[in-house]
Amino acid sequence: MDQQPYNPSEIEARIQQRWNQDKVFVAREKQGAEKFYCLSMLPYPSGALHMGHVRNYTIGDVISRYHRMLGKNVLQPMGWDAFGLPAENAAIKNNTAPAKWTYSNIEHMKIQLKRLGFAYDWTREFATCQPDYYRWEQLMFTRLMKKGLAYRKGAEVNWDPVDQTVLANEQVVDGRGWRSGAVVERRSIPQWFLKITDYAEELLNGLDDLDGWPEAVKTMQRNWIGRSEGVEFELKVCNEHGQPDQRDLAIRVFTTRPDTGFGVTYAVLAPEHPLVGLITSAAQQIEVNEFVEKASAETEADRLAEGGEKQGVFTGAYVLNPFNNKAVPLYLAEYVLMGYGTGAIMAVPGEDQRDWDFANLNQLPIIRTVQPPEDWAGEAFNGDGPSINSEWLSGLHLQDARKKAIDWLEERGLGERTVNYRLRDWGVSRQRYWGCPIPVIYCPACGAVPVPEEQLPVVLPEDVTFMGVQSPIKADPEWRKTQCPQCGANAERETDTFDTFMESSWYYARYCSPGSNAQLDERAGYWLPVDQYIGGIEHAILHLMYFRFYHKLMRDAGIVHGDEPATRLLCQGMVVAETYRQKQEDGTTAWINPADVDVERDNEGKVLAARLASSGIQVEIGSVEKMSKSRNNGVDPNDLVESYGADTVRLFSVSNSAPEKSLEWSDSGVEGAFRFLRRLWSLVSTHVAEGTVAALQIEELNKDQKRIRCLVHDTIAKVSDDIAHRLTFNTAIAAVMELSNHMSRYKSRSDQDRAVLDEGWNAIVRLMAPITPHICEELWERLGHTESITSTLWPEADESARVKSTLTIAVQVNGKLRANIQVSPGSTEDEVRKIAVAEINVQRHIEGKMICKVILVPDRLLNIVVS
RNA sequence: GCCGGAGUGGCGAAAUUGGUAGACGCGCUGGAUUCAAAAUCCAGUUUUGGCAACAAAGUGUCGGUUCGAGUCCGACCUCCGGCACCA
Repeated sequence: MDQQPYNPSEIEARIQQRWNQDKVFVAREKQGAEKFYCLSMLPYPSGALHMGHVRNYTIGDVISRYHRMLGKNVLQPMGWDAFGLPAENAAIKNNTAPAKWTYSNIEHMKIQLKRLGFAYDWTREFATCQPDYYRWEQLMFTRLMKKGLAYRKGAEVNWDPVDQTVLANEQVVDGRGWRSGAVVERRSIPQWFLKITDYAEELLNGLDDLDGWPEAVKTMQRNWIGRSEGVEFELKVCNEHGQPDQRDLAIRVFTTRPDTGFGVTYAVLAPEHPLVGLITSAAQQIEVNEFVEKASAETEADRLAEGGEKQGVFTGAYVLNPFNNKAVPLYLAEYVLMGYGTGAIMAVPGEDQRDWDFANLNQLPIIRTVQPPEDWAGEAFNGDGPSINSEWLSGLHLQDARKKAIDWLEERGLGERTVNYRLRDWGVSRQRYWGCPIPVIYCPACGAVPVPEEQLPVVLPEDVTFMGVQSPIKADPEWRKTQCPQCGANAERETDTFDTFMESSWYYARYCSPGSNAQLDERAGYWLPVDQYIGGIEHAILHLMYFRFYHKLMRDAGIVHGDEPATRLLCQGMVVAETYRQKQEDGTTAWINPADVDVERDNEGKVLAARLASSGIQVEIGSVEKMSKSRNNGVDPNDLVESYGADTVRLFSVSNSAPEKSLEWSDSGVEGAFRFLRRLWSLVSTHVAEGTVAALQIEELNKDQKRIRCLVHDTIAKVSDDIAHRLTFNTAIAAVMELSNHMSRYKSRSDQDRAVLDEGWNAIVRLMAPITPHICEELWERLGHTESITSTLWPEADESARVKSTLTIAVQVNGKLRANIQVSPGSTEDEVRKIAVAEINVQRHIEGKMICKVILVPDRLLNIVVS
């Protein structure tokens, strides 16, 4: 049979051009049609597409194209998260302007995206570094200033004393600046904050209704917000005999466990606490200063980690425990953070493990105030039990004791009930150039004044040269010069820029109002909320929290409706790959790209060794890690599209594991995907070449024909469920492969055989169309359809074809499989039992024993329990 | 350290609500085809014992609940993601 071979590059170029010409994926607001807004997280234009992008965008495209085939009005946009640190680093390294570098990366990556055939509406594309985009976020910010939701306060940064610049956490390696190598200092400078804490309660409660979000993400967000109910009260500073401090000093503490108040044996201040200087005794001064200095050099994560060792120092001061009026020593410790609660705690080592560890390290007394269970082998006990050693609280259980303790403090005016959150306000100032300028003017007379709306946007100059590492707008004395909008006096612009999370917090809405001369217009009302959002699990907390917060800010500004930006969320796993390394003569490790390595196996398929393809020299096999430059284990999607075509790359990206799990790269896996497409191509072509197909006569089908037709419709049902509800494209593809294997083995070719097979191939081509759209478009046409597969409807399973006359069910004796038997669907326990005990192998295991129980799982399994 | 997740054949994995563990793919072995190779097609492939029928074991470790546990509960081990200035 003379057939054209599968030639993806020819097919894909031709089909993509046709989609493009026909403007197939340009979305319009159509009243009446059910809308579906499918959004993948926008990429940072780092230079080239990597496999993580390909995986993310393939998943989004499969979902988009599937919903399109359900007849919905689908929007799938794409854009660029264009501000950020790497552009500045590239600028410093290569002496190019960040804007130029960014735009050229965008141009390159856009070509790569287009070659993968994603169904994007490119007419809505934008880059977040365009003044047309960021002007709206400046406007929003000035309005938040007026509402009191944006405010300025001192906050710490990493200061590189050599480069005279602020470093991102990522740029601090082992406490040193990554470029200068200088020991990094912590410095407090004034910065802008958004009051996300005002929305803490709503952000928390809103999670309960986000049924379409993964539980893991919701749990992480709940814990991040960290709501706790408790009481805030004062500990009066005193000397060791309990005599009050003459200055009447007191520290405020927050606790969720006031019921343990009689167990307080010391108290702790955060090293940055403002009262440290006032409270420290002369004798402890030197030690305390040293400790504060050391603590301030460390980041928070370091302080909390540090091998679990609870570092601290005595201040020389004491505080009065209001519960029993006893003086307890006051310490500084790294495990107490200024940013959480009041920056000070009462310590109850008997009921808190961190306090327990600290007490032991510093030889402080421990008093249990909750009776642990008898077999208690732990150290601190934070569970429920009767209070002990607690005067008027003794005998009460946790809830009652807590309430009584709070009432007691409130009645005496010593403290009050408080709800505390771990969540902190969002610091949006960055001391960097390549970001959205913060629209504020500082006037010597009027203070911080928002830039008036008619003067927006404050445009970031793009044609700049980097002198060293300094931000060009900070280095330029002219750029900042301006007049105060209120009094007209000479004033200066803010030279800090926004955190880039600011841009990625509202881009989803802007896609819905392209070209609008307002931030958003009524078209956003049509498309929002996002019906399916897709992105990496690494964004579970920060981005996705800011994204929800910003939506609520826009809602309160009256420009969007609804409380949440996205109803369904899918977090895909990472793309990982084998690593290979080689020790160099100078002792360093060279990482070898998997593409340059041949793997040697024994005749059972076990890996024996890996060798360089070029020289045959053996290399060490490393662990499987996230694809990265540093491990040189990345693969270039471009090369793959070149050799196999976009459909193969797309197929592999979703076929080898469930989307939320990590995807391990394998060359032979890609080969396998390609092989399947080639087989599909040849099977469908052969079927078409066999000539015209007779009409299907469902009533006339023989047993074998019915069996195939049943498989076809089972597969349609399975694939529909997998794509629509479970988002498990891997199992959907496996089901299609299974069906195609069965169909290819079906050899007889009567009129009705061919009619059944024709129905099958028509189903398979549509089921695969969201995943491998180019080959399916081509095969669809060859199957005789004139309409594009992009406007064809998804196949529906014919339930009558799925009815089976007999089922295979398992027979167990004492939970162990002993036979498989054929029964008719819906058989009763007696009917199944009769067939089961007739089986020789079943008889062997029940012979001479008493049947004490029989359990039937209808149409699945029968378990006979004997003794 | 805290929060979240994962651990299943030689490998990537599947098992949807507690009901036949290993679908599908890769690799490997044998065969067909070929002058030969590639490609393709067919068969086999968890481990152990057995010619086989079949039996026993088996889902990171230890223990528990249940007629029945990869799935639920308790303790632990290892790996991965996040921890507020990478995005």
